[in-house]
Amino acid sequence: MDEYLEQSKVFKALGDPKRAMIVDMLSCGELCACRILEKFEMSQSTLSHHMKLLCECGIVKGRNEGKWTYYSLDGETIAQTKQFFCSLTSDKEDCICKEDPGCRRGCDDCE
Amino acid sequence: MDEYLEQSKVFKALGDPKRAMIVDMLSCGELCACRILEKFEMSQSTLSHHMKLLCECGIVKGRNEGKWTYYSLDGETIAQTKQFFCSLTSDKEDCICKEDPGCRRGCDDCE
DNA sequence: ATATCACATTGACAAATCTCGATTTGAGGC
DNA sequence: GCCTCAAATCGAGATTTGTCAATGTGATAT
Repeated sequence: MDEYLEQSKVFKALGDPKRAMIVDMLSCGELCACRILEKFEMSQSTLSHHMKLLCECGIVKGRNEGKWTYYSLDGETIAQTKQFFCSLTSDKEDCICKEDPGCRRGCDDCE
Repeated sequence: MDEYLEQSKVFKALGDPKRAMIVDMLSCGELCACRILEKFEMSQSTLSHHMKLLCECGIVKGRNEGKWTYYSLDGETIAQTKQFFCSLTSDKEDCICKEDPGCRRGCDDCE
């Protein structure tokens, strides 16, 4: 069940509204940290922390150029996450609960 | 910027791997709490807490029948969340940063 | 009516998270 | 070299989260 841990990191990252906004900003193209910072009322260190989380889960990539760091979205992780979300929320043959047929019993059979 | 707060609650809920697994289980159909509990090594009160979070963000609905509670996914919230995710991660005309054309300036113009 | 079962709520605690100011690192420019 | 700027890292604080045992609640069974 390690895949859940890995994949849910992206959701955890997007679970903070400010980080969701940052991803929204980056969807139009690459931005350097200083530009993102201008848009938010937060300290530079706080933004750096958020960017680190976004990078660690894979949805954002950082690129250094001189003293600046440019951030952009990672299309592959995004596609993968969308796929994971769809898999989580749609019926499927290899659903967790189908490993055990008993899972689908009604509650009246509880013991 | 309140929409981000509201929508990111679903991501926050899915940000816990156990809750992601619960959603996965529910994707095959309605289940009562006792069935879900069987699948996890957690106390009943902990599961109840997770179910509450999942319901509060809207992705799961609860239905009482006698002494049992049946949980199922909410298709509308799921569709909406998928839409939100796509909107966050794809270029668009009404992106946050396009409200301010300066946002797209290069970093060399920083002051 | 009382005992039991399914689930929710409460209170408590440890661990994780968000935030900041201060410091460090690394790249340019003088 | 030394200074400045962009960004990362390092404490440290307050808040939130995940978890459990204990208790409460409401329905069913005896």
